[in-house]
Amino acid sequence: MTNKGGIPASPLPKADNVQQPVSNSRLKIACSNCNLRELCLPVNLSIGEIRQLDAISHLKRSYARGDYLYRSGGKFQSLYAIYRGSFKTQVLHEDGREQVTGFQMIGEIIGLDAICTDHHACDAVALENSEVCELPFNKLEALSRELPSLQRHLHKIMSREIVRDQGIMLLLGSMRAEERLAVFLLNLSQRFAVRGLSPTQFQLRMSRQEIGSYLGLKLETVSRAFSQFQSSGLISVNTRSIELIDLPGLRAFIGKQH
Amino acid sequence: MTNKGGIPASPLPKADNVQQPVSNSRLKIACSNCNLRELCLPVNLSIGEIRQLDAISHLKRSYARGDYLYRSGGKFQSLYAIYRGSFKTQVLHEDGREQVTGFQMIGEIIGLDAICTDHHACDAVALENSEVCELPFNKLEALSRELPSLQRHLHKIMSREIVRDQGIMLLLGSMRAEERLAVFLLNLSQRFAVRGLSPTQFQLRMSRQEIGSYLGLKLETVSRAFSQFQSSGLISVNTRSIELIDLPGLRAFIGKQH
DNA sequence: CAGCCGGTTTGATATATGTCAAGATTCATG
DNA sequence: CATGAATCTTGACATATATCAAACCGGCTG
Repeated sequence: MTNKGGIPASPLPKADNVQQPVSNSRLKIACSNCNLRELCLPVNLSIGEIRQLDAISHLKRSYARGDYLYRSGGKFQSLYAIYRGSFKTQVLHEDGREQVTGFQMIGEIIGLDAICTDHHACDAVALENSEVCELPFNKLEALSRELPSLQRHLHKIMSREIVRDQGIMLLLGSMRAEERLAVFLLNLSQRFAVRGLSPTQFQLRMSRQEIGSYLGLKLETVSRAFSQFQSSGLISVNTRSIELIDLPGLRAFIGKQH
Repeated sequence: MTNKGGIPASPLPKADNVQQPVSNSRLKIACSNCNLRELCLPVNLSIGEIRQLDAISHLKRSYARGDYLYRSGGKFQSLYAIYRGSFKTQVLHEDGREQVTGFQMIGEIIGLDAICTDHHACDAVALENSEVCELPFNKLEALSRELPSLQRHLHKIMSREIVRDQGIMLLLGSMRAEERLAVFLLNLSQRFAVRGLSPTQFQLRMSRQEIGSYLGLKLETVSRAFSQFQSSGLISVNTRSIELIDLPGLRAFIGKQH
């Protein structure tokens, strides 16, 4: 599957990208320390190297629903690995417009936008009670000078974010409302699947308004698209409870003329 | 000026970000070798370090208008610094849809999208006769392990791309057609200005169709927006010759309700 | 120089999505 | 459990942009 849905690149690597010098299970244990799943799991790191990585990661911090992990303009110190819960990132325009630029879930890295200016370029807000693992960027850079595979992995994370954003540009620039929602749902589904959660039944953590902002639509349009999918038998929706009934149908829906 | 126009971050650094251990002019001379302006100019590199950087960069290659620098799916080897001319990058969807994701000009780095999968995620096509300087990524990574300021700079380039893409998401998700074109023109203007070219008079290198693809609009809509700006006295346009007559007016236009 | 061809402009009309508004449902809180 | 405040759904209507079509323009080629 190559970039099927416009928001293609799951932020987690495919299984076949994973090459491990030590057994998977031991890696998992080593990582479970601070759940640097995304950061360390797919990398060619020895256990000792993973310990080094864990050593630089600060303690977890908790955020309640609605709390800011960071704010636009704030000084950049660290990246954050989401350990539990989920966040949204949003950019604000001085005229009041705001745009949700992404929804991040467990195992994903947040804060890459701040590296270029040393100040955050967007807000990150918890969508539910969440915990993150702080990764001081200076230490991460220093360690990645020592560990080439960590260096490469950091580059891949940043590159993947670029590819993800380009997929959203394609979505926003050339898809119709219902296609956008289908892409969004399929992307969530895939990300849940990678985490061992159900790819067909899940709870949305974000409002219609937030989905709309992300997809470049008004909340009413999002609501109508949900209803439309439901009456087509593609999904079942009850407010924020979603069941994807016909995954192939949803996939086929994307790109069809109407 | 903080992210004024939605496509905010010029890919070139602001003057006040530039910190040099050696004189500007000497740096320029060192860099002019392969014109790694974007890559080395703003970095705390000594002349010797810049020589190291130049040493890993391959010879320039030329591309005629319409030539592909790389194609989606192609194996990733190198980043490319644009030495002369300009390129567009575009992502393709299997249903035939395509979306221009960016226009790159002299001094900008292209190819970051390919790091995450080792294969290019988009096409890069020359908009005019152009030359690039090839930067083998393995060597770049190796050198950046030796030179922390090069490492940081590489991270900043990638982060800047992420911020740029988020600005385009804001544009595509929440701006009207004429606002999008205004942002586009102001972004070009700023990038020309940084390069010492006129910020008010320039030639477009791309068609209405390509601008439309980039801005999520049809070519007719782009054409109408140009005409509208012209009759408002904001710009003067003659096919691809552009004069920005009222820069403040163009800036003020963004975000206004109609 | 003529004629073609891709690109551009402009007009008339269609349509997808936005806007406004009213109810319905869910959620938080006392 | 009751109440009010968000959030969500649905309808009627407005509008920005797409679509279709024709004319125009400029550059190239024979």
